[in-house]
Amino acid sequence: MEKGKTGRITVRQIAEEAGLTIGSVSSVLNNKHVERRISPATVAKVRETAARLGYMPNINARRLRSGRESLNSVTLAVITSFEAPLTLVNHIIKAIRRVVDEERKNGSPYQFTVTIEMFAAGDLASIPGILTGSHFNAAIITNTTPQDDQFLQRVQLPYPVVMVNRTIPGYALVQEESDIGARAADMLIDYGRRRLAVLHGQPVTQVIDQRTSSFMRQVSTRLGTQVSEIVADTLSETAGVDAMRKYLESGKHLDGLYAVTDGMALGAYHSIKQAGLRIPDDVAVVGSGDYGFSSFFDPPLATVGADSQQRAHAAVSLLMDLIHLRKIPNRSIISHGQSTPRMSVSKKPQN
Amino acid sequence: MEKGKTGRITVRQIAEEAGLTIGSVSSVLNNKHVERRISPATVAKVRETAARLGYMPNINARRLRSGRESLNSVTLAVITSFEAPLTLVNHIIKAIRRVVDEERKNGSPYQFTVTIEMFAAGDLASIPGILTGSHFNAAIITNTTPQDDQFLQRVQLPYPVVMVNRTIPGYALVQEESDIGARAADMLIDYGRRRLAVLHGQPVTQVIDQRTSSFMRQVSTRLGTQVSEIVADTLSETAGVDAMRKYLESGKHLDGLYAVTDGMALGAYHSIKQAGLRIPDDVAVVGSGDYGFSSFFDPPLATVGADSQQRAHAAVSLLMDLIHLRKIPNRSIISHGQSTPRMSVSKKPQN
DNA sequence: CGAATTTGATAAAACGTTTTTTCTTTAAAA
DNA sequence: TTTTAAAGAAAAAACGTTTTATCAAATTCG
Repeated sequence: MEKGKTGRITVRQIAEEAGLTIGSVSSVLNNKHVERRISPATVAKVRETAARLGYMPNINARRLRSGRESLNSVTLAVITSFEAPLTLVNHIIKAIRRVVDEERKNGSPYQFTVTIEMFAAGDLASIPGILTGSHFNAAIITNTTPQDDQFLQRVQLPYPVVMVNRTIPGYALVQEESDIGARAADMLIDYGRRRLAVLHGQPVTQVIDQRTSSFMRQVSTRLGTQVSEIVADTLSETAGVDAMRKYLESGKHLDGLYAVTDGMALGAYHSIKQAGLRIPDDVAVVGSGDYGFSSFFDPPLATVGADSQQRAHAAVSLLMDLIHLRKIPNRSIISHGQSTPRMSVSKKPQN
Repeated sequence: MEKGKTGRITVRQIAEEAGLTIGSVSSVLNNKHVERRISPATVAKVRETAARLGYMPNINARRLRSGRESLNSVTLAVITSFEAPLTLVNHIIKAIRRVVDEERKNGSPYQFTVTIEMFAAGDLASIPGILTGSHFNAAIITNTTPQDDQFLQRVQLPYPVVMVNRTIPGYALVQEESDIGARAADMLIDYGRRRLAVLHGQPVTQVIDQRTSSFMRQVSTRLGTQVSEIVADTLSETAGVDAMRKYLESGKHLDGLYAVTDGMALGAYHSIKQAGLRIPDDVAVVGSGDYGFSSFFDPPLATVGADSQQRAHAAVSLLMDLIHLRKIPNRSIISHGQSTPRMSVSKKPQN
């Protein structure tokens, strides 16, 4: 008995082994033997053979032939790097769920399944099926490095794709405004802060870079001073703690901090308090609205820009439009958001 | 132009419309036009036609034709519910990365890819390929509801599976100790707390249930008193805030709180402070160690049990053992952890 | 007993792709 | 000018099923 190239037993092999035809075997295996008038002896023989050989159906072939599920089943992939925090992905997933529920309520015949594909930063190309779409029908891509962006630009992915937070020619995108960093600077400066620092880290994605440099430019423009750049190993809370502690221990002063992610802001909080400094009296802190719960920090964190939740929802909606080939008003969405001055920022007390 | 019975555009229709053959169209659509020597004019025409007609490939046909993924590529699935927080999943992914790096360093010929499959709580059975393994080769399953557990027990999945935090006969598992809740109770009681409450929420997974009831039993045993049960809508930070606020506003008192997840603890912090109460002086709080950054809370959160990071690592290692058919000493790992009494718990001040 | 019907199985078509082989045309080399 | 090679596209096979049409033998019926 010979195995196919897949290594799996097929109906054909069962048929040969049992001395029958493929059709009969299939009928039995699908419990259609009554209406197809298969004799009890044959039924038994097929079942025995299938069990003995360890038959497991090829679901792809099955669905292809029946045309049933392949029609209305759409697999959505969220593609992100291992290194990045999962906060944005988390929001995207929640948004998918909301949008899909809505679709279903509106009578969409599609059934959606979600998978998250992860890659090592810079190695996006290694994701199985990324070039062909053999594993999913549509994708939301985020947290890429410049190297990945180059790859994406070189090829054109043959399925609907929405980029989040990165501009790549030829792809639909959802992006935050380019002046988020500047608005953080404005907030801090307007509250009388003068010695400013920015806290960021690896990997430097497009959006991290943009926030940082926009902040620095604005400070330079309005105050004419240099910003202290505090660079952490990663974008995690722990990295934020370490980088901030090192900075403060080195004796450098600051009265205003912009943390490019809320996770880093939380880390910075810890080190600032640990050093005996008060937030916001001694150091005002501004984050970027990517945690849903930054308003529960102590004190609640001021943020700039649209929250990720909103951006995630926009991305998923856009992807759905692409999948359904609806009239698409704009393949590029820039999500506008309010600045949210919470307790972590205040007028600098006079002393 | 005629549509097939599926209603979807096929390569054949694109070919007819563009006056080409199926093969050429396919080559272009798969970005193989260079090696297959398709002229730029043809490439352009195919792309234009495909875009205009709204082509979306049939994944099943693709996978059928291309055959199973190459033999040395192993796809690991992390299976979790939409409703659950992604903290544990986050840790599992990081652990996979660490373990896979190690495997590669030790000369493993396998190439691993990771996908996360998500399902609506109670609807685990709807995940594509869960019964056949047609989408992945091995899985770590977590955050299931009792209904899902029933399904898992009824069928036996035909690929290596590790359950995290739930016992299901026939499957390998990694679990926390069953007395985590009791240890939280001990910690609070030992610090002189007497009016205790537990904060939990939907969905009630095995582990949430176990923590809650173990806590309540221990309090009942040692103090002979009833525990107040504070039930939130979900397990999120926001739900924790709301449930806690409602509880405090109703005028009920407490001096010790066990929050079954760190996210809920963070939410509870907010409402407790908001109500003018101090942590730990007025209310001591204990969490469960599933956030990596709970030590950065203000005050740092005391936790009981092993941290999820450790448990995630154990799960991934066990899965690798199953995949490689290594000698497996124990298919059931119970991860032991320390109680970590941080600043959020203290002796109750006498007044 | 011959015709009609039932029974049980075979043969073949189709699902939508990808890939290999074959063929024609055009350009380059001798 | 003839031969050879390259380029580009067409044709066809295959992936593993399900389902429909077809066929032969066995049974029933008038």
